[in-house]
Amino acid sequence: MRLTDRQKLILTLIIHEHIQTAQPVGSKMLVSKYNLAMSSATIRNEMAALTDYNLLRQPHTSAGRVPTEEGYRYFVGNLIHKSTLPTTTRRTITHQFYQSRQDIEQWLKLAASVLANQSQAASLVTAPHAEKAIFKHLELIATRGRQVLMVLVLMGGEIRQQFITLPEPVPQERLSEIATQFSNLCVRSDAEGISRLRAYFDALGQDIMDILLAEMALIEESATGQIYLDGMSNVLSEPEFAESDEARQALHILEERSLLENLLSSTMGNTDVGGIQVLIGGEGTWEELRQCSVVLARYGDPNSMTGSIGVLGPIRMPYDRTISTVQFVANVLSDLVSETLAV
Amino acid sequence: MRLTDRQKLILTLIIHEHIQTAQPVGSKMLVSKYNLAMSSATIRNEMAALTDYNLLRQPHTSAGRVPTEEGYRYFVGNLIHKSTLPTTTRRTITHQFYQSRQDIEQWLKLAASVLANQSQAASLVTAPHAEKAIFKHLELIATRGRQVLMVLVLMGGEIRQQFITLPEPVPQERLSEIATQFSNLCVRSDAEGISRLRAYFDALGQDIMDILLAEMALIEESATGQIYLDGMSNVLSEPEFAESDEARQALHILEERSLLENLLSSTMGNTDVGGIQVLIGGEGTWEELRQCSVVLARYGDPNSMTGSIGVLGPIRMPYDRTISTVQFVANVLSDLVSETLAV
DNA sequence: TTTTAGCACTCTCCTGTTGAGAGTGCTAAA
DNA sequence: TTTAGCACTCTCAACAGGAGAGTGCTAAAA
Repeated sequence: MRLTDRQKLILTLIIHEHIQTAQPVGSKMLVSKYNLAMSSATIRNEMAALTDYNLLRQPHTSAGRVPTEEGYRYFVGNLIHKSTLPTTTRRTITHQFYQSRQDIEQWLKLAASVLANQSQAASLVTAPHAEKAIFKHLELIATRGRQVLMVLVLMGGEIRQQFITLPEPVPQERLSEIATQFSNLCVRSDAEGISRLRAYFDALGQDIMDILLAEMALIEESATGQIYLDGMSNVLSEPEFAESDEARQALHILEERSLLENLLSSTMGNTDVGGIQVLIGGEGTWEELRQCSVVLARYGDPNSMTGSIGVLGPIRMPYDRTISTVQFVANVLSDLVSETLAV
Repeated sequence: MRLTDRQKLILTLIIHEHIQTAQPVGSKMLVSKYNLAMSSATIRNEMAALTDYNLLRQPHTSAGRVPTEEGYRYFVGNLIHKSTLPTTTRRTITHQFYQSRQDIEQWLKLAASVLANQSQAASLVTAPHAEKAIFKHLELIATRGRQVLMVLVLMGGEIRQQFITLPEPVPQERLSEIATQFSNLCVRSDAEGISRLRAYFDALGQDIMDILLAEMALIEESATGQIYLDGMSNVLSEPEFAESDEARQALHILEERSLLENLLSSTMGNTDVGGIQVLIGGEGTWEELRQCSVVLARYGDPNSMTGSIGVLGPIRMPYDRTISTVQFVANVLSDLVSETLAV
């Protein structure tokens, strides 16, 4: 499928127009609105060709044309011109980040909020986490009786907490001691060290050690933590989601964490930091996303920790702007993360 | 305003019927559906009276009656009979909680999920937190250069983390030492101890101490942390939210954290643990909630930590069932929290 | 005094019709 | 290859009519 320049122009204009109006766009209208140097009949012929290529589609016989998913895909793949965000916008965003408290959680929330506002769609942001969890610090804090709060600090400042129940009550001093031993060990985390430490402990200490190791193994393989969402109500304002059924589907995706994680992990696997993935209409795989497009990017430091950010909106989405926004926010986050968290 | 028994019955039936059908309910229909021992004309007379009392309302001249907010309020206040959840349901819920990992976060997520599923509406759950933050443990973990991760463990296992920047790099050993000193001090937290500790430190130590104290003060006054939401897409399935505008408003409330916190704090102030608050149609105060009702409860241990849970749904909500569900889940959470977290 | 049957009236909602408008495809001429 | 012209198609909004559901009122029955 090889398009002439004129066909490319017409496809671009139709997509442009449709994104703005959410209406099928007709030949006459296109000529008059854009002052094209050709007649509506010519446009019609080209439209017919583009329809044959499955890039456009008619809702019904006598309506204008609407881009197909294929059409959007061609547009995003071949016709989009990388636009950069206006300087003022960029400055505003950067400013917000550097003004917020120095706290990953704040940054992530802010990123979600900025994305949602800028794109007027739903946004999602996952916390950065390392490919492989590297433990840095362990704390054990007695709460009551045999209940102990285990706090694990991972490389990069990620924190995991978990209540564990010991076989018998243990005083805080003893817990602290065990935790310190463990922390030192973890940094090196060699098998030999573990057996040496085991020999050093008494029976109770060994029991605790086993519990800790089991919990840590569990934590190690656990996937992304929190996913920050924002702007979900934005999608409801789009006309294609006026039917509450469609809207519910879209929202459901965002609520069902397992689905989201699934989506993220299977998409982000082959994306590098700095790269952008655009899923249009679920790409045949994600039934629930048939009405939606997702623009995803990866941020962080590929050598230590990475996370994902993305925008979910209607297929009829201003891709150029959304892509540059997502890219920009990803860069800002990358900078912040690698500045602060690298060790 | 004093209702006769018959009026109470009719009001109850109308509310009951309207909750099921979402339609205005008429006199004839009521008689035939419930086999009432009176004629539709009698019902009509009573309906007219209830309409005078502003408990019912006609969408238009020749439609059936619909309960007003006032009507729902009267119903919830006077007519509702405390129903208990079916034993099987209760057992299922309890089972889920005791089967999940012993982790507050898991519990809260689960609570939100259970509430959303049981009530088929949106649910919200706040983490339990103490009236006054009591610090229990401080950890300082060097990340890079002057960046340090401060981890505060509050009474009850609440964890707050915050990056701070020190005037100069400090080795981990030194940080640990300071943290330990501070932890010991915090448990007692007397002013005299602070000045004694200050005298003990060198200039750098004093600087760090000031930063820590400032951050801790900030943390102390910060309100509720995370709010767990679930079931937001449920509200979209209600017919009153078919108009995406209404739906957006409702969702917006849930997204705008500050609004939610506002709502919770001003409502829960005068609610005891075990008590239930029902907000119907925003009660005149919350413009955005005009279409919604909220059932709120407080859980936890009034002497140490409390949190809130609630369900947000359409005004046309099965109050009896929702109330008993919220109450039950609040009790379960209270038990879990006080079992595990009290010190 | 309370309840009920009967009736006229009102309002919504569904259905069918009609005309305007927008857009198309095709054909023949430029 | 492009364009003007034309017949045709389809949607959409407006309107009218009729069925249905529900009401309020009145007068008779309990």
